[in-house]
Amino acid sequence: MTLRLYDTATRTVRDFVPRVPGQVGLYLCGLTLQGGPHIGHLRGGVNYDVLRRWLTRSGYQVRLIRNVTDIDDKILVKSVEAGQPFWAIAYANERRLARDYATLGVLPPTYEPRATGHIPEMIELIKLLIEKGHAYPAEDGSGDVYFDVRSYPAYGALSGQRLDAMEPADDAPARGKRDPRDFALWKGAKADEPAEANWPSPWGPGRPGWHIECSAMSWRYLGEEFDIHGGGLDLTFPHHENEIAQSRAAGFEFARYWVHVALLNLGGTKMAKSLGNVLNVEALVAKGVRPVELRYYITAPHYRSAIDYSDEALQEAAAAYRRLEGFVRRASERVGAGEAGDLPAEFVEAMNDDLNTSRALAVAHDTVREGNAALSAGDDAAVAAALSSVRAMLGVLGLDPLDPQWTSTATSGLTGVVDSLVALALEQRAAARARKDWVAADAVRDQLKQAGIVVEDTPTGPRWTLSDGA
RNA sequence: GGUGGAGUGGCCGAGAGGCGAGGCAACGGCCUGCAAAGCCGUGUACACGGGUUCAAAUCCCGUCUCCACCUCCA
Repeated sequence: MTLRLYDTATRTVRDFVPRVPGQVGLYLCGLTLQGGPHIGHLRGGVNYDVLRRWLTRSGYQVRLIRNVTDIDDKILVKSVEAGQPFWAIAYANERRLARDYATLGVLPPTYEPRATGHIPEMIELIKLLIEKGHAYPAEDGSGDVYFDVRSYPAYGALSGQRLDAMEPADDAPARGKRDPRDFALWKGAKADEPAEANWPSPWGPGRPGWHIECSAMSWRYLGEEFDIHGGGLDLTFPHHENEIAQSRAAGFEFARYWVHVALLNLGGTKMAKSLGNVLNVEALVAKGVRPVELRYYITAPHYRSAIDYSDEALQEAAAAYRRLEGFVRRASERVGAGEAGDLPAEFVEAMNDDLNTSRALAVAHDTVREGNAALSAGDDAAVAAALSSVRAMLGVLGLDPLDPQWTSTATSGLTGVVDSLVALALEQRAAARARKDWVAADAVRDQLKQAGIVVEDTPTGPRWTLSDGA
């Protein structure tokens, strides 16, 4: 069975057939660097990371291009406010984004191009569009260049919009546009904008419009035709619609599949800076949320289902993750970490079914139950088998508890020290238990607990962990 | 007004004509000196009203509520 993906362009689940056998080219619209990322932004990155890992595990050679938009109106506004060059603002946000991706275990893309690094490609593309009669310099001498929406009959196909049914864009006075729906490929320099935000072009100094960068960069790094183009659901229109118009009108085949990730809501509405309902990774981590648990929370629902964030739901997800983690730790203490092994057929089937991570995780939980039973029964061979299977499944989702990504380096140096100290205390407790002095035995356990160390008795003797699964 | 989507047990969350996904919580049992962890068991939920069908949470019609996009947006 092969991977099937929901394709927004056809509104159906389709068999994934790569353009070149064994290889996949992925383009993901990243962020506009007007601010630091919130967990809604990061959701898309995590979901695509799962897609990317799954494609890799399925044997494909994956090329993932994830851009950042480092110039746009809002960044320029911030730049003026802060009295700093726009690129300094954008870069600071780019670094925050990279840090948060890393915190959540999102693997780096093959390349992360910036819009401003691809002005020549954009100019070349715009020239091509003008030559082909799909774009024109503004008739008011502003230096803007617009895409001629009416010259491209398929405009609106991706998002199901009909030009005549669209709300009239109250895009101020239509500054030299032939149609109010025409959108900017190039924006002529304005007097009140910082000088460093302008580049020379055949149409005068200016800067790129938003959409052209993705057409230019996907062209550059993935070619005229590539496999999968993704982004948040809210990018479908106008951004992706405009990208298709530009690239197809230029004569490119462009993306073969369109994958859109549903949004993350807070308080019933989309998380957005403009609404003030944002939550970022830093704040959650400061509240004691472990990044791997946040990743589990984001990964567990299907990528096309909206997530309505709540602290309670996050805590439940964390508890579910600890169940998986608890087995992996106990089992590896017993039989050794081993290697990630084969994936159960049901897991593979779930992942191939449009990345059904919920069902995939259910398989992991089922396997953990079997593993726990094997642990009680002392069946080490079965424990080892369950462990390697669970680690393989969690690895695909970026959630393997034994992955160095999630093992805390800050405390690992102390683990040995703590272990010998705890061992000392546990000796006393063992002695007390041997003479059935339950009060003394429990006192030891209680004191350790207050110190943040949880003691559990197992068939093979007591084991200790730091509380909160840390 | 146009386009797309959603409403599932106390909670989260899959599924999409017929065998009760999975997790959290709760309750009972087993194990344990007691715990913890774990295992076993317990819940007939699918917004509402009609209809089709031997059979509907799943299909059809209608109604209500909610979200996203149509403007910058992951």
